[in-house]
Amino acid sequence: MVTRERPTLEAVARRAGVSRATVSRVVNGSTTVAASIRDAVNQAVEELGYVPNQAARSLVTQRTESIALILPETASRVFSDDMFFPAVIRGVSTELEAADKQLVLMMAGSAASHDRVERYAMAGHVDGVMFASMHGADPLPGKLARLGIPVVCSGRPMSPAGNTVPYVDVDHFGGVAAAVRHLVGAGRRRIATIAGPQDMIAGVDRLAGYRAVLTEAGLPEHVTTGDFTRESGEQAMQRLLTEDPELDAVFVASDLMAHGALQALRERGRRVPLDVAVIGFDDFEIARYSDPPLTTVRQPIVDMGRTMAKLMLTLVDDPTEVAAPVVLPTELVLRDSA
Amino acid sequence: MVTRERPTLEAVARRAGVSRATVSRVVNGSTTVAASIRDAVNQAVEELGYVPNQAARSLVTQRTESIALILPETASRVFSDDMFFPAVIRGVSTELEAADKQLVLMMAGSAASHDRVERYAMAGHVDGVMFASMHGADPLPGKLARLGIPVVCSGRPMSPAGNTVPYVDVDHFGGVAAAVRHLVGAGRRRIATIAGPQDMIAGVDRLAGYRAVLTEAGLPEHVTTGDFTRESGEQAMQRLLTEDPELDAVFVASDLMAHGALQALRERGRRVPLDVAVIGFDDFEIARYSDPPLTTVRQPIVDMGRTMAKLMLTLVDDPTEVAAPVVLPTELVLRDSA
DNA sequence: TTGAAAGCGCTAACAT
DNA sequence: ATGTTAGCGCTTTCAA
Repeated sequence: MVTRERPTLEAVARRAGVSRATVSRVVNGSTTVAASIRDAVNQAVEELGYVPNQAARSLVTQRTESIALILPETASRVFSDDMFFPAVIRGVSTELEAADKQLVLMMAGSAASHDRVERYAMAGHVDGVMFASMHGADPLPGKLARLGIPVVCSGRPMSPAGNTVPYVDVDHFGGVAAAVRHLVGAGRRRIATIAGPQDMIAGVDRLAGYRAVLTEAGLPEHVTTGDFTRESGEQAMQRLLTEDPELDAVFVASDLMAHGALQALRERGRRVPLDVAVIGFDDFEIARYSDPPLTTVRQPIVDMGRTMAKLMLTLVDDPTEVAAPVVLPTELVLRDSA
Repeated sequence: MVTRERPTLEAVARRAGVSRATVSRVVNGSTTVAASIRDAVNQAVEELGYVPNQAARSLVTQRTESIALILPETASRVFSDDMFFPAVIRGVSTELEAADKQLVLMMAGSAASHDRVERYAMAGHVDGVMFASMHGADPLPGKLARLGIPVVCSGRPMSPAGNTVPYVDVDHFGGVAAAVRHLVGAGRRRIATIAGPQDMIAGVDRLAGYRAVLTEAGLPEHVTTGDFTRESGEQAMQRLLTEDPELDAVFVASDLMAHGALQALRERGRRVPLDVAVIGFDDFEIARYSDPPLTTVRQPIVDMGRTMAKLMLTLVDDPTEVAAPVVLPTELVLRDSA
């Protein structure tokens, strides 16, 4: 298995009896080339199996035709049973595929990998950077943006300087409010919540929705927190039941946590929804397959990914473009659990 | 937000009062640089926020420090509820991360994207290419290998020329054989199977394991096929029950299909394992959470990914290396369903 | 319409 | 130990 030399523009030019410039024009689809010459060049390209060297091309065009999606999470987390990441990636990759851009997926769950990602982006490896699942007030988006690299976030950034970076998010607050109002409307009076991590905007906004409605209804709050995993949901539910054995409803900030909560309720002998009503958030497949099927808040994550990618593509085309934030609607989906 | 010019080696050199070569040496950690000069250079790098241009670097080194993982599947499939892909990716990315290589994840579910991936690899965008979840006799691995690009496959290639490309796989046959023997040993006599797609080596090998044991035991075969999705498992189980209402066991070639099968069995009023024993394959989390928990064959997919990545790293370091195939062991995990 | 030539930013001989 | 220099393969003026 010898590393056969890959043919260069030069080789194609010689074979076709033209200059490098002409070959370059043909390869890049310039219209100002005579048909006969174009055919000759194409034939030489074919015969030699020529493929342009991307490094050389990027060096002069300053374009790589690829775009990064950065997930500040470990690979184990991204590829766990949390269907959030798959959905975002699916949306993003659909849109980039259509634009013939290469998606470069980067996990940055550790400080070291966070650095690597930063250098990677700054080294000009990609034409733009998208972020999803951000924690805390990550300075990286702002930093890259200030360097002139197009940046889009999915999820409203928590950083104070967040307003400098365009973002796409879903209406967490509205969705949760609808869910909790549903519980109130059904006569539930001891409504607890398992909130998401408070270093993420999704966790914060969903908790805010819960609080707003309970305040409005004059009902007491009962808050505990998980980290969006099934296990954390199960444990959180156990805590809630211990603290208030009489609770009659719980809004859980993710379907996966809700699944864990259902498990805990079952173990404690509570019937759902008879004794305790449960509402989740996400509308992932697990919501339909759980027992009982889960009433939940549908959020259009795939769409969010697509929208984010589209935004990115316009920014890459014209970096002076000023992109406004986009917020996508959410919707309560009624099933058996509440 | 202006595209601020990024500083070059030249700029750093001027600022530090040295030559470009010296800066290059410092940046690349050469030891033959005087400490005082090294410090001066590092300071200039710091002040200017210099980051090497990867395109320029690759152009001369012929290295990109990134490695592709190609999944000949649509993004929807890769990011569905099939935990195979996440597991592979997790293993691969763990290993590449440790080696400070960038993983470039590419989905190639359509003919068009398959082409794009081919061009991408041939354009020298990556130092090596790994394949997983291959269908049929894909010529791409062989083609890239012949061009001198390091290639490793996860899953024994089905192509006749497959022996030219190193691969890592798990012992499908052995695992399935253990599973079906368990059924036979438990007194089951009408043992059906829901096989995987027959254009994939995992589908073929697992079916072979089933057939071998039934032949050995002198029992009749009853085969139907799915595509590894839950839905296909559910439908396949319905077919089996219609064709043989008396069947008392079924080996299902994936946990996800087994989950669908359990659903179908429930709908048809069969008790598991009392009426029908079920064994799956994968040992994904769903096997523990299904009702009843699923006896299944554990395959070390994360390890397979890691092993594949390690192999790739040695090949990238020394392309003349001849890598032998690796086959990892599988293991029957007993739970309630059989 | 085509070709000649000047780089893009970097590394790696080779000189000193 | 440091500098000089010659490209890596490509695109893109500028001339012809």
